[in-house]
Amino acid sequence: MLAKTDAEGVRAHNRRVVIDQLRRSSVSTRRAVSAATGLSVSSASAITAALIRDGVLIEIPDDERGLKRGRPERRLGFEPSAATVAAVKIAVGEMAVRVSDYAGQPLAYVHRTMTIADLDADRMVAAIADLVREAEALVKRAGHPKTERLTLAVQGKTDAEDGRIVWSPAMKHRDLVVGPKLAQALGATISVCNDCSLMPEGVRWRGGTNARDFAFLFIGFGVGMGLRIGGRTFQDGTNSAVEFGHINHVPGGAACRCGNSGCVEAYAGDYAIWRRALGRPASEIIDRRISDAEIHRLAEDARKAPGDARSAFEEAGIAIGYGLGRLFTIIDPLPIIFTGVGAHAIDLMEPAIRKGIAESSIAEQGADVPFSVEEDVDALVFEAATNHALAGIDERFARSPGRHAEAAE
Amino acid sequence: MLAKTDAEGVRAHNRRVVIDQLRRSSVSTRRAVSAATGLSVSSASAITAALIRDGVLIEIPDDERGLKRGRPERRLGFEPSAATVAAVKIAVGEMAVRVSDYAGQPLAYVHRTMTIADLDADRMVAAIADLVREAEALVKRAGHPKTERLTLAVQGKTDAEDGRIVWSPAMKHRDLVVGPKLAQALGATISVCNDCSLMPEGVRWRGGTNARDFAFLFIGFGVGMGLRIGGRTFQDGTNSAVEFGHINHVPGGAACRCGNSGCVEAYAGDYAIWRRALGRPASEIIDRRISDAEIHRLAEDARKAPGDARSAFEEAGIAIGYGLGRLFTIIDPLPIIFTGVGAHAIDLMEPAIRKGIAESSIAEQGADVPFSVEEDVDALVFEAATNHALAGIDERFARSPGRHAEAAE
DNA sequence: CCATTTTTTCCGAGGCTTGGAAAAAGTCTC
DNA sequence: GAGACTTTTTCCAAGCCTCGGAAAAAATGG
Repeated sequence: MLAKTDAEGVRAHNRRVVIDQLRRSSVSTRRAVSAATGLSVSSASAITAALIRDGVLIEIPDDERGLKRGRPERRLGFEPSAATVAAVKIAVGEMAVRVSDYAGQPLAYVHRTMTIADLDADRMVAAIADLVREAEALVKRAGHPKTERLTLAVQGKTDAEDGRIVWSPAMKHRDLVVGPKLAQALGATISVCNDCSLMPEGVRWRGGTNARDFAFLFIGFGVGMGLRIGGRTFQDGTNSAVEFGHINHVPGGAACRCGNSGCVEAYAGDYAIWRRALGRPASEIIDRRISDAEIHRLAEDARKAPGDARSAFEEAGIAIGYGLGRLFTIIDPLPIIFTGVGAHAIDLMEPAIRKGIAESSIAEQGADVPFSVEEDVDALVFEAATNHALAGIDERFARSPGRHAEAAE
Repeated sequence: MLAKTDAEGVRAHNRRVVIDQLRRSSVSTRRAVSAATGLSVSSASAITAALIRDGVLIEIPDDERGLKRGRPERRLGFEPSAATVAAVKIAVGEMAVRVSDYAGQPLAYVHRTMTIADLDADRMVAAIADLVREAEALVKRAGHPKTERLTLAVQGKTDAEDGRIVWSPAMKHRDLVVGPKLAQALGATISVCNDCSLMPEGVRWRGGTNARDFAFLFIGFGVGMGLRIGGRTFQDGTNSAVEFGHINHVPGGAACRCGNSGCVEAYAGDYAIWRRALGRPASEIIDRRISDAEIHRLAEDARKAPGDARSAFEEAGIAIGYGLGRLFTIIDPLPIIFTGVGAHAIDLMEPAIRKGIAESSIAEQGADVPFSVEEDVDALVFEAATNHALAGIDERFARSPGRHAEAAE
């Protein structure tokens, strides 16, 4: 059902447009905003004026005076203290938080190595709240407000609506409902998201990646995917992650850590590559964590000479290729950005991946999609979770009363 | 990039809202429109008045006078002669068109049995144009305008942007660009769509199917899918069809008509069921068209006693189940509506389908999604293509000048 | 010190929605 | 059959928001 709109809707929408534009080019002038958005200069001025009055934007004093003639432009930017957001990342054996101001600048970072596999919902909430409070304590002095939104990025399947971690390879317990309790403990709005699904948000306002459609493909502890289709992050906000690693590759195939068999991950996850390279049986379930160093070493071996190590990467590539080929049968082929430790061995896998796509898609479609690599997956996830939280704040400010209600005070 | 909006945008949007509401409950009053849309009675009245002036809506004389007190309501409906649309369906050995008025009522139907496999782009355009003109001739007397939009539903892969049939099992030639030439020949806007992708449009304004997410799964000559996700038809308007039938099931498996091997269709398409039931080798490529009667007969055999026929349907079910399981690993599980000749044998396949889903998805997720059957697939496709074309007209009317420009004349 | 240039603000006009009043067009009751 | 009552629809002034153009502001150049 379509919803009606009115003058208020127009204002909210155009505030959104202005805020969105400023996110893209973080410092801008009223005139530039007008040009970029299509709004008249008058409107751009009126809207930014209201946003400044609302404490959302500030005028940034121009440090280096330009040599230009004419009235000097007043540069606009986000008021850093307008809100505080937190990005929490939970992975096997570790938990970390990055607290950022409304301009997106990191204010504090706290990382903790800890056993999280045994935590139940209550202790998980306590641990996260503790971590966030520690980071907030570092921020307090700078006069920033309390954290208003927190985005939790976890491996595994999540349910955004309930704030639930359905299952995660990092935890023994299932169906951990952490959202509501964490919200109460911290007085913040909580989003529980799959880390890979979130990745496209990491480049949301980044100038470079302007492609409307692309996918992040994470290869590491597991194999995950984040999709951007039609300029929006796919299924963001629903309970669904694109569980690329668990698309079935071969019926009744190698043992996967998820309990099933034949998943892509059971061939392309770090443990699967390790298992194959060491000649272990495909039915063996690998419980231990494979370090990045071990994978790097296997990759070196594979580059030196043919053998089990090289075969391991090739078979991983085939599995990924078939997964992509199957995906490309459902959605149009799109560029792939590899990340995670496996991305560093992309040279070993690329031919097999392209071969796998060619064999499993219609008329070899998608076998020639561009590949690229995003090196720092940790930074990407923090960036993504932060952007996700900031987007929520932006939306609140876009809808907030503005000039009229202000005048009524 | 978000686009700004203004008063004109508000008007267009609210016109859209009103038109959309009327599509849902095809006869309504100004008051009912107001209640359903959230617009004030004044606005609903003003907007409908403008739409009546623009020739989009009409007041329908109330035949049976209600027994109610008060000023009698004036019922609103679409002006049938506001526009004419055509839905063309091309399948193996046949071509049919249904011309409808703006209220969605069919005005003419022309069906032709003909060889289309050999047609090149020019002859295809000529054949379609001829068919549509024949149907238009039947309509002319009734005083309806020329066909303004035409939606072409074909089996196979299409490219909506170029108006191209990339490939179709019904045709020998590839890359038939028919859109532009057909547009010129008929003076209409042409959309070239995959028939299955279009299916969810068939229930677009149907009250019953209010589920935001569901999938049509066609089993017949081929195996195809139409997805509705988040209340919108998936990838409608791009060149992508959800080629469910060509998701790889088993690497190096049975021969598929698409030239690849191991596709779902190579197990679940009518020719694959026939091939397996008759004990033919899986590598044999079946060129002939299997009639619905033959499939019905095989289904009867399968119901009577175990044997090749029963195994054929079971193996088809497994392939479909694995395809769905793989799909449900990428998107959330959703209800499935089966259609096509295979839907009549759903009783033979359902257990295998659910087993296949359970084996190929994480934690058996989606193995319990509701199944249902849509009997008349032809009617569904015509309805879908008609609705698709009507939606285009609706959009034009929503954007059209309205009262102000009208006054300027 | 004044002309020029560029950015920003101010102001009236126009369009759209809204709530309330008025009009319209029936049924019901006496 | 006339007036009361009820319900739908239309009319109107008010409020917002955007827009275009004029005016103001704040610098540089000569």
